[in-house]
Amino acid sequence: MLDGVPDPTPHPGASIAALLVPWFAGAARPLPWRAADVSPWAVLVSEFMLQQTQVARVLPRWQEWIERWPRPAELAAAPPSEAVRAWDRLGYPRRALWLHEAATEIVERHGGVVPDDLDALLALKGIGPYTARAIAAFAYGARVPVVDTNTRRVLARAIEGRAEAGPPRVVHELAAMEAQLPVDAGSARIFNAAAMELGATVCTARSPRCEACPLAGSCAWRAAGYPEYEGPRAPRQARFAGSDREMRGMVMRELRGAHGPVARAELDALGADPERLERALDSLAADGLAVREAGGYRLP
DNA sequence: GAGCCGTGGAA
DNA sequence: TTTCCAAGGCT
Repeated sequence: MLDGVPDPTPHPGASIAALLVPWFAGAARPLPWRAADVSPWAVLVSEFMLQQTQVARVLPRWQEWIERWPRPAELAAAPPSEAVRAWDRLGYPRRALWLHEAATEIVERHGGVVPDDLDALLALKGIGPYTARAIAAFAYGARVPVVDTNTRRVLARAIEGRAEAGPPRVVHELAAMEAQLPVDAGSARIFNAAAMELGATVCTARSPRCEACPLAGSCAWRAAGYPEYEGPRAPRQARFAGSDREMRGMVMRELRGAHGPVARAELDALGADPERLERALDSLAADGLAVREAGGYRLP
């Protein structure tokens, strides 16, 4: 642009942190794990629960968990079965087992303190690239890019002008977020949270509320006239009704509700196809979520 | 690296 | 009703 000549057009690809950080101050939902006095452990628990699970469903379970197990050592001292029960119906119950295992590893290898180092976090069970970065950034204030499904969509739209992010390109997306990240660590932390918040509440997958978006004036997707997504799509998930996943869920509900072993006859009484039940029990046993014993099946 | 892993809300 | 999607990670 020429000196002194204001650019009247939108700015595709323009820096978005300067817009998102102030927006977040007024628009952020008051989520309890964002409070200033929340421990890194409490942040870690929230991140496990939030994997593929909506905020509204996590809120009550998170409150219970941190009151009951306020530090890693307390969860590690409890039997895994209690973690699985307290997980209730959050889904993907392996996460409860992994969280219990991570707590044990934190006690044994890190003196009961959640590590602040990316590699140490990645070495913990159930912690992958997203969660490790989220804990480093949100619990410890590290200046690292955090990229989740919301951030991927925001970057794809605002910067690349595409409707959807498409298949993950981890290296590219981390670099893109890094390029937008404010130099100051405190602002970087807010920006990471703000990008996720925008994707969750405004720049949503289905019906984006562009009229309420702080990036509307500089959004590349909007400037291009909202072109439809052309790239490859993820394969559709298998139908849930009648699936092994559904069967696993039914079995886990029975095991959580019982306080001793559940007899095989009670599981048969669920009325499922015997082969389907057998596959579910085998896979649950392989995952460590169900233990076979003489009286039937129980939680670990 | 593709397939798999729960549950519930919204369109 | 069906389908999509949700603060991913493991094998």
